[in-house]
Order: sequence, then C-alpha cells, then structure tokens
Amino acid sequence: MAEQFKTRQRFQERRQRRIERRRNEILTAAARVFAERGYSNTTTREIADAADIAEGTLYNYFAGKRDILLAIARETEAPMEAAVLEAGKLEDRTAMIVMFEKAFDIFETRLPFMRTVLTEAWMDDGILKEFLVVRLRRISQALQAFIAKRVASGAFRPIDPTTGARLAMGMFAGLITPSLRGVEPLPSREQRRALAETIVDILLNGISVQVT
Amino acid sequence: MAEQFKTRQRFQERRQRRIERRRNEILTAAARVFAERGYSNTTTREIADAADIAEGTLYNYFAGKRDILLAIARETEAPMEAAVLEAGKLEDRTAMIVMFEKAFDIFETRLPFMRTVLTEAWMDDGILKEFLVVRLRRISQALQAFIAKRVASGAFRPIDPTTGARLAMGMFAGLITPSLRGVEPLPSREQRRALAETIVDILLNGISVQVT
Amino acid sequence: MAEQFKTRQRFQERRQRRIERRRNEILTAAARVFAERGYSNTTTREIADAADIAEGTLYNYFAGKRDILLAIARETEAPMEAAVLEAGKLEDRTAMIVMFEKAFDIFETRLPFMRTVLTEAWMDDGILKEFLVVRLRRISQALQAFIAKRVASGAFRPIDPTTGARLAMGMFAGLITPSLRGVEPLPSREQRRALAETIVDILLNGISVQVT
Amino acid sequence: MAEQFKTRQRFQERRQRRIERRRNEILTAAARVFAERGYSNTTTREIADAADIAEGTLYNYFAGKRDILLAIARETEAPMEAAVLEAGKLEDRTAMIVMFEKAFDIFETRLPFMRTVLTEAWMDDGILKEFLVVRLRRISQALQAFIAKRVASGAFRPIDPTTGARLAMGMFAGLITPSLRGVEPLPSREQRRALAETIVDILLNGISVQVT
DNA sequence: AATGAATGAGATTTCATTCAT
DNA sequence: CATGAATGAAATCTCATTCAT
Repeated sequence: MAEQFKTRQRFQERRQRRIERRRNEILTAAARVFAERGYSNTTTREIADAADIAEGTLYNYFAGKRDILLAIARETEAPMEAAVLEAGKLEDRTAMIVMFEKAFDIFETRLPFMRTVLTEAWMDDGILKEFLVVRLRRISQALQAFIAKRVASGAFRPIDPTTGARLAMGMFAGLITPSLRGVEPLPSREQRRALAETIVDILLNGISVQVT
Repeated sequence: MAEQFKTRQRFQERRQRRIERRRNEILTAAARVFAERGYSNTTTREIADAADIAEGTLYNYFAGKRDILLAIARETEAPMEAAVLEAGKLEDRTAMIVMFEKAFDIFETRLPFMRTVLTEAWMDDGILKEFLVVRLRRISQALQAFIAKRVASGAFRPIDPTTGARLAMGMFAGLITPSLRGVEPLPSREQRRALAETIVDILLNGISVQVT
Repeated sequence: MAEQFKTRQRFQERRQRRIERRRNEILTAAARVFAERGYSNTTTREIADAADIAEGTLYNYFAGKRDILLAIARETEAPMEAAVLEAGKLEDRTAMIVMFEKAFDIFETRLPFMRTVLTEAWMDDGILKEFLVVRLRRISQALQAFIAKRVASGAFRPIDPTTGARLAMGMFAGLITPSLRGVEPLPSREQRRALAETIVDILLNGISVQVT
Repeated sequence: MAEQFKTRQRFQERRQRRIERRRNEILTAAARVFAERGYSNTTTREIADAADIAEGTLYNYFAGKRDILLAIARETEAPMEAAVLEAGKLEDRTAMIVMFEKAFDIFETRLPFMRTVLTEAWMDDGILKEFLVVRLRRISQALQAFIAKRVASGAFRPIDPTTGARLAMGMFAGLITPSLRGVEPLPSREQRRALAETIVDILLNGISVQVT
C-alpha cells in the first residue's frame, strides 16, 4: 500500500514536471515569435507552430493568448527582482556598476521575454503597471536616494535626483536598445561589465577631461 | 471668360485646401488613437469615429489602414529633419544643447505622431528603416564626430565615440519617455531648455563635484 | 409672343437632343466596359470614367447601374427585330441566307451591346426572358416552320424541326463566338455574306460530296 | 508498436479521406450556386450556406473565393480530356459521333461545373486560357484535320476546315445550350447518342433529300 | 492530453447611391 | 445639370477559441 502510494506520488511528480517543462517550452517559443512580430500580429497558430504542438494544446496549458503574454511577463519578474535588490542597497559606485551589470545580464538570459514585455508595456497599460512600473520605480527610487544623499553631503552637484535617475536609466536604455531591437548582437559578459562601468563613470565624471 | 476661369480656379483651390484639411484631420485623429492603443489594436472603425467620419470616407483619402500609418510617419520627417540639421554642425556645447532642445520641441508639436512612429518602429522593420534609421544615424554620426574630434584633441577622455553617442541619445530617451508614454505631461519650454542643458552638462562633466 | 414660344420650343428640342446624345454616349461607354469586364465586375466609377463624366451625373440619366444594363439591352431590341422580321417570312434558301447575314450585321454595328446582353442573359433570368427568349423563339419558330414544311413536302429528310432549328442557330453561334468573345476581329461584309451562305449550304447539303 | 503504427496510419488515411470528401462537398455546392447566379454574384456566405458549413470553414479548405472557382475549373479538366482524346483519332464518321457523345456525357456528370467554367471563361481571360482554349483548340484541330484530309481526297466539298470545325462545334453548342442554361432538362443517354448522330449526319449530308 | 477542423465575431475594404455645392 | 465627397451596407477574409475524436 505504502509502496503503491509512493509510486503514485512519484508518477504525479513526474507528471507535474512534464507539464512544467511543456509550459516553459511554449513560453519560450511564444516569446520568440512575440519578440519578432509583436503580440497583436502573432497568431495562436504561429505560437503553436513555433512550439511544435497543435493549436488546441495551447489551451491545455494557458487560458488564452493573453494569458501566454502575462505568463511571459511573469517570467521576467524574478530576474528583474535581482537588479531591483541590487539597487536597493546602492552604497557606492561599485554597487551601481553591479546593478547595471545585472540589468544587462537579464537581457542576456531572457532577451525575447524582455523584448516582449517592454514592447507591450509601451501600449498596454496593464502590462506597464503590473510588470514594469513597480520595479522601475524601485530602481529609480534607489538611484534617487543615492543621488540625493550625495547632493546633501556635497559630493554631487545639486542636480534634481529624479532627473538624475532618469538620465542613468536612459543611458542604460541607450546601450541596450540596439540589441533589444535585434539590430545588433548582445554584448559579451566582458563587454557588459565594461558598459556598466562606462555608464557609471560618465554619469559621475562626464566625458570631459577634468582640469585640475 | 477670364473671370469665369478665375472663379473656377479659385473654386479648385478651395477644394484642394478642403481636401488637405480633411486629410490632416484624419491623420491627427488616427495618430491619437494609434498612440493610445497601437496600430494593430486600432480598427478603422475607431479611426473613423475619432475623425468623426464614416468608415468608407477614410478610403477617399487613404489607400488603406497602413497608408494612414505611413502618412503619419511621413509627417514626422520634416520636424525630425530640423534636429538632424542642427546635429550636422555640432561645433560646441551650445550647439549640442540646441539640438537636444529641438529634439524636445518635436515631441511638443507632434507627440502622438512621434509616439506612433517610435512604437511601430519597435516592431515594424519597414517603419524602422524608412523613417527612423536614417535620421538617427545622422544624429549619431554628428555626435560621434563631435566626440571623436575632442578625444583626438585631448579635451575628452578616450571614450568610444559610438558608445558616447548612444549614451547621449539614451539620456534624451530617459527624459522624454515618461511624456512619450503618456504617464507624465510634456515639459514646458523652459523645462525643455533646462533638460537639454542638463543632458549636455552631465554628459560632459558628470554629476560629481570636481575636485580641483 | 409666338416668336418667343418658337424660341423656347427650339430650345427645348435642342435640350432633348442634347440629353439624348449624352444618354447614348453613356450607353456606348458602359457597353464597352460591360463587354470587357462583365456587368458585376464593372463599377459605376469605371462607367463614369469611360463616359468622361462624374459618377453622380450617371444618375441624371439613369435610375441606377442596373437601369444602364437594361437600357443597353433595350438598344439591342431594334436591330434584333430586323433579323426576326426576316426570319418571319422564310420562304426559301435565299431568305435564310439573308436572315443569317442580318444577324451577323447586328454584331457588326453593336458588338459591345450584344456581348453584354448575351453574357448577362447567361446568368440573369430577367435579361434572358425579357430581351432574348422572345426573339430567339420567334427565329426558332420561323426556322422550325421552314423545316417542318419541307419535311412534309418530302424536300427534307424527316428531321425533328426543333433540333434542326437549334443546329442552325448553333452553327451561327459557332461562327460569331470568336468575334463576340473578342479573340478575333469581326468578319468583313463580304465574309459575313460568305459565312451566311456557308451555314445554309452546309445545313441543307452537308459537307460530303453527294454521289449522284 | 507495429500495431500502433498501423492504427495511426489508418487514422491518418481516414482523415485524409474525410478532408477530401469535405472539399468535394464544398466544390459541388459552390458549383451549384455559381452555375445559378454566376461567380461574381455569389457570396461566400451563400457558398457556405449551400455547403452547410460556416463561412470560416471555407478557408480551411480553400485559399479564397477565387481558389474555389479554380478548383471547380480543375475538376472539369479530366472529363474534358476524354473528349479531347476521342477527338485526337478522328478516323471516321463513327469516331466523330463517339466524340460528340462523350462531349454530351461530360455535361451529364458535371453540369454545374461545366456551366460555371464556360460562363466565367466568357469574361475571365485567365479561366478561358487556362481551362478552355487548350482543349477546344485540340478538338478544333482534330476536326480540321478530319475535314482537310477528306477535302484533299475529294470526299468532301472544298470547305474551309476552320469554318467547318466551328460549324460542327457550334451545332453541338446549339443542342447543349438549353440544358446548360437550365431551361431544359439534360437529354437521356439514348437522346444524347441520337443527338450526336444527328450532328454528324447533318454536318456531312445536310437536311435536304439528296436527289439521285 | 493532444489534435486540428469548425466556428462566428470582427476586421478591412469596396462600391452603388445620395446630396450639398 | 454637373460634380465628387460622404455614406454605410455588404463582401471577403482572419483568427482566437471550442470541442469531438
């Protein structure tokens, strides 16, 4: 009896894992086509083809097309949380570099997911608010706090912290966009490190040679 | 005879103007809904309603839905050319500020048009290439030349000009995006001037207080 | 007063003639495009363009698109009546030849009109019944009477008159169809005469050399 | 394993047959409505209703409305080839009769298909050239060769072979048209045989009693 | 679970007709 | 009378979703 139960349990677990695996296959395939053609322009047929399953099978794993989009968005939550956490304790210049590096890393591992979410957030208020605003705001606040503190201590010139945070995030956007849009390959790990350093370096010291 | 001809001519001109006016009304209405809901998610019915005309009437002015999108994109060409021209002769810091200010101004006058084009360029390679790439490249090249020249003369630290240009354009993106996305009102003329100055100031000198 | 009346009358007549002329211009243009593309596939815009007038003007002369088709059909009534009359008194071989020649002539003068009517009669029961059946039946009956009489007198072999009439009309169709379909120019006057003679000759005597 | 494979294979085959059957059902229904109202005047809604399926289902089997027309036209190719083959070896009078009989038979089995193709060929150059001209020309050439040979041998009077072929085909047209147009039922098998004989008899010997 | 044919609501587009100028 | 822009009904086609197998 106990044996039988264990067997059944193991069977259930394996089933769960199989379901989970299949779900992820679908999400990966869907993210790829969404990233290429956009959510609205992608048909469930295309998703099914990309995932190499029948259209009807999609509905065994997701409630509908939009649910797939939301699942993709949800997949970006965990990695983005990493950068947010990093941003939470922005103690020094190094921490800032690490945060940007983490941010670059997210795109390395989840490019189609990120592209899909960022693209849709551009038009879909639901996606924007639920999956982006919260995290971006937390990053922004961390940056603002970092700036405000140093402005107060006299280490930074008296810049508006909000503007400063936006400039920092914009610099990151300026570097990631070509890869995100697919017109350029992603930077390598070393390049990402260097880019993160450049962002922080320029943000703090500017391009000009400082006259001493 | 001459009178009659003149009358007819004036009649034709007025008609031309009326047609032109109506076309622009439709474009403005369409840009508004496209900006809000995206091109794909907008129906011709919605465009017609927004323009307060019948659906069929759209086709008296445009060949189809996509033609409306292209016309909107074309409307952004002239203003963007202004910024490009400004960028062409980036002689000094002031010229750079003026360029960014011009760039801000474009969004002031044509926000829904710009938002529509930028959003669609995000997924539509045709729009991207025909209406954005050329101009962005010219701006980027002007920035790169500006940077490269000063790096050579020793005025700038040895930064990669491409990266530098992207950082500059990213900073602009960081400041305009909230307005573009519609989560924040557009900055006033004075604010735009100040933001342009901030971009250039931070880009050149950074946030840190320079220790002399 | 009388003068004025006369003037007014003349004016009215001229107006009537002008209207009549314009109507015919429209019909000719419409028949041309109908013949080429078919009634259903022709737009009122195309008719108007072909007639070099505005779309709206059509409705000053005709009640609607279908009314133009009916007017075209009506235009074929008079010429077809000629052949019917000829057929009515089929006394001898010569009369038969003359009838077929007249039939060929109709197409010479009114090719697009005939093509339009015959094409539409092929699918439109209204056109078929109102403009074709009556006349074809009268021709058929004349042919049948011609045949029946001679069968009775022993001059013709005992053929079914209905079948005979159909064969005769079919022979005519076989010769006119290539021109009607537009894959071949119309035969000249002399050729038409010769073709009419051939029809009657073969119908009566066949192709074979008669062994005496 | 082998069993399972066989089962799957049989399942696939049955599915293929079901799809084929459904396709044919749709074609038959479409040919019926096309024959009655013409291709242009028939809506996809009417086709779907006639086939007792939803409009959207049409597009699971055909690429579009015109594709249905082309499929109908294609269905007439095989049977028409029969008559063409018969015509290829027109050795004697009997062979000619058989050819016309075969031609009549085609309409017996595929009346709406034939009517649709012939009607559309009347206006659609694509249909005309792709599905009619080739075959009609081959029949015509066989008839011409038949005539030319006998004219040379002195068995036939010196008639123009082209005209002769047209007369023969016209005679056939004269007899089939009433059935094709739907104003008369199709002739029975015996009647078709008799009609074919009549065509050849009259074509060769004419109606007149030959004076010996 | 997997399949994919069936569905029908909805999207884009056409076009005969009207009507203000 | 002539014009042609405006109209909206109707046509073709797409596609997310359902469901029988």
